[in-house]
Amino acid sequence: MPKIVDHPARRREISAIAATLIAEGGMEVATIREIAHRSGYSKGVIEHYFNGKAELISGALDWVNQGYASRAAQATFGLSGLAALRKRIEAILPLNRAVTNEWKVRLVFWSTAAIETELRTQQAERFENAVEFYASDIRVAIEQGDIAAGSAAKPLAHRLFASTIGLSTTALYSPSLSSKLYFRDEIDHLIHRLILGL
Amino acid sequence: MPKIVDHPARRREISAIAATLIAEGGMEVATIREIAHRSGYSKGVIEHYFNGKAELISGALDWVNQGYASRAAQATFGLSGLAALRKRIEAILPLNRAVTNEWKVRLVFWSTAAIETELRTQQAERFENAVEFYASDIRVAIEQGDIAAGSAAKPLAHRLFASTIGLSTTALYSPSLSSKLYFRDEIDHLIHRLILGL
Amino acid sequence: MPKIVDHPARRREISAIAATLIAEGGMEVATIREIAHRSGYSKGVIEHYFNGKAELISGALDWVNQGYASRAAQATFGLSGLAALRKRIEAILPLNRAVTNEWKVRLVFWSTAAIETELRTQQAERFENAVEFYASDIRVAIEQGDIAAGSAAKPLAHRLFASTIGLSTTALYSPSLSSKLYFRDEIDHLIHRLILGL
Amino acid sequence: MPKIVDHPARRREISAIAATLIAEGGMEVATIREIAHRSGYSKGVIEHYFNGKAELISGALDWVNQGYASRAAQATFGLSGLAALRKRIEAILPLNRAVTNEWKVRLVFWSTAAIETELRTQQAERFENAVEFYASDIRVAIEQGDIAAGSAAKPLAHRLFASTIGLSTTALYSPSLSSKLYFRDEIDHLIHRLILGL
DNA sequence: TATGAATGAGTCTTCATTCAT
DNA sequence: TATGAATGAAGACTCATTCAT
Repeated sequence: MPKIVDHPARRREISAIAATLIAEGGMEVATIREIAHRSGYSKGVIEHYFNGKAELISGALDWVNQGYASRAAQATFGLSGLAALRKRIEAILPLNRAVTNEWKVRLVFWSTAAIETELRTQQAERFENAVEFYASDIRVAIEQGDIAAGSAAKPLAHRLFASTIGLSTTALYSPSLSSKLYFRDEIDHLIHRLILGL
Repeated sequence: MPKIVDHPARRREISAIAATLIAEGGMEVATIREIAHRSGYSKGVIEHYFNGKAELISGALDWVNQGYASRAAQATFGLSGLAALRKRIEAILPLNRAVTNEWKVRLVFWSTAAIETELRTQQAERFENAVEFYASDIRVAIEQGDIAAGSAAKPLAHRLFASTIGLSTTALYSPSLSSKLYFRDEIDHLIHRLILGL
Repeated sequence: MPKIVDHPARRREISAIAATLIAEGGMEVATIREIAHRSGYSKGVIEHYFNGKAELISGALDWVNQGYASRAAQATFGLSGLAALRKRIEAILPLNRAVTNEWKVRLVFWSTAAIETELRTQQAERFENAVEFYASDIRVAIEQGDIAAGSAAKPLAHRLFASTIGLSTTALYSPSLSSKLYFRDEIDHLIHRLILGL
Repeated sequence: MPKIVDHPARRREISAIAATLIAEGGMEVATIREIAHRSGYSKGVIEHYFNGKAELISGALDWVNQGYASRAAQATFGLSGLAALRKRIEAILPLNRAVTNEWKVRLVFWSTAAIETELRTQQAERFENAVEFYASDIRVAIEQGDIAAGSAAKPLAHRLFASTIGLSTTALYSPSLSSKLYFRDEIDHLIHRLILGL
């Protein structure tokens, strides 16, 4: 009888370690050997759960995005429209060390996805997905009359998303652009812009 | 007396090749061996002009940013205020293959800079530098009455910069977000927002 | 379960080959590649058993010293005092090709140990260790009345050790100083000196 | 008209720098590039005065031995027999940092000379040379009646030489074996042994 | 399922040496 | 004589991956 193992849980566990390592030292540090060492499993086990390095990195990104997704879901629970949107934005901006690490992993992944065609498509879908979450909140806000009537939800969502990325990216390098105060002002501004339908 | 060589020119030449390789295949492809091969020089020569790999990658980024800088300088020649700003934005967005490649190099560099403290600081300075260019254009535009009086230039510049990054980054992965039409609309929108002082 | 390997035995096996190569051609020849080639293992295996070159060289020296130690232990088995001492000296002097090779390895190691602080301390301990073996034999000989009463064992051991090193070192370069006859005379002389307590 | 250069002086100058580098960091550090850098000359100049690396290392050893030779000559000036011998011994033992460095260079050279046949012969000659200096002092001492009549000078010289090497070599690694006090005692002892004709 | 031994390609880097100027 | 540009071999080392157990 084979040992019973929670396969998906193992994957998540290993993915989390991979993500941490990437955030700490980039791809150079996230070697299979190191992941094995940190996880306490053997090298063979890692390869058993992930079909090669690429899948492992992909897993790390999924774990990171999953983290954001559940955080956003929890924060927006019971909310809708502008209120939900604000929470959603707060959930993605690197307001603390943990989220900053998420962004580091994203950046590492993006830099390789920008080059490999296959990953590029996947990434585009991920973006579209995230934008759609914004868009649906915006649509509700429009219905609720919180956003200027006649506004197109999708373009607004895209712009919001772009600002979000820009804000997060620059924050990674400059302390002054990653203070909670700065982020609060910018979030206020983003919401304000939405209200104006811009 | 030794052979006379234009040292800086050599560096630029090699940097350009490194940048191209990074844009084509990421860091994995941009090995010293490959750079040597593409450039027609021997491996030793590369190390003769660059003190190790890190400096070489740094050189590639400098070359890329230099390319943008001179392109922007040329495009904004004789212009000021909003007109200059529009050209400056056009110069940074990945409207064509060449600029798209620039962005790929940036992304690769950012992903490692996010992890290494020393590079992080350098990157923050580069950002600040770029923002300041926007800010000075904005200041002129405010003086000229093109932007809502009483607007603070620096925050506007920062937001513009963030949007610029977000727009460019997402464009790398999705064709629909990298069409000239889309970019034109977004540029118009960015300018419009500035005019409103938002 | 993985293939079962006698780890220490492998280390010894590889160390022996490294030592042989060093004796044959110095550090220049004792490259990891060559060691791998001679051993029949792949380069990776070498690194699997040794954490870098330094450890490998260290292993080679250990193997050499181990060889002397067991040779001396065997030769002095059942003996004590002056009789043991004579055997011990015979075991260290380069009376044959094999021991000459041991000395070549020692010399190579000493030349690097003279420069690196950490190795220097290790080497001092090794010396002290070897001297102590002499000293304990000498103490017994004094008790047995074979060595002039009132002699201090440690200084005698140190002098004996120094002579041993000098004899062996010079022998490496000159055939006339490495003949068995010459060595026999010198050993006799060393013992004679000890008996006189000098 | 070619520039007038004191060829031998240049060689000595460069040899001295090479020797210093070897003493500081071993052969690994004594690269032609580094020697060029330290000397202020270009790489080409080094190769101009020395026909390859081997000759350069040889030059460093010569410079070191030359230093000892002139130091000994100066110290023994006007002396003969046992008195001269004492000074000669004092001149070779690593009583200070400078002489310790000399020994480091010797050790580095010996370790390579032990392997290469050609160098081995050269080294044997150097040894023989040094021994002969001792021997001639000893002969005078015998004539003067300071050393037991009927003693054979050459064997005594050889033993003295061996002790000298052993003392110096061990001193490189252990502070307790390189104190001035220890050396003085050992020198006294060596002289004492000679007087007894041992 | 799990282990870790083994592989060998590939990385950056350093170096002595040659040579055009 | 002198410079330093250029070469190319060789070094240590790391890594993803395969596979026998």
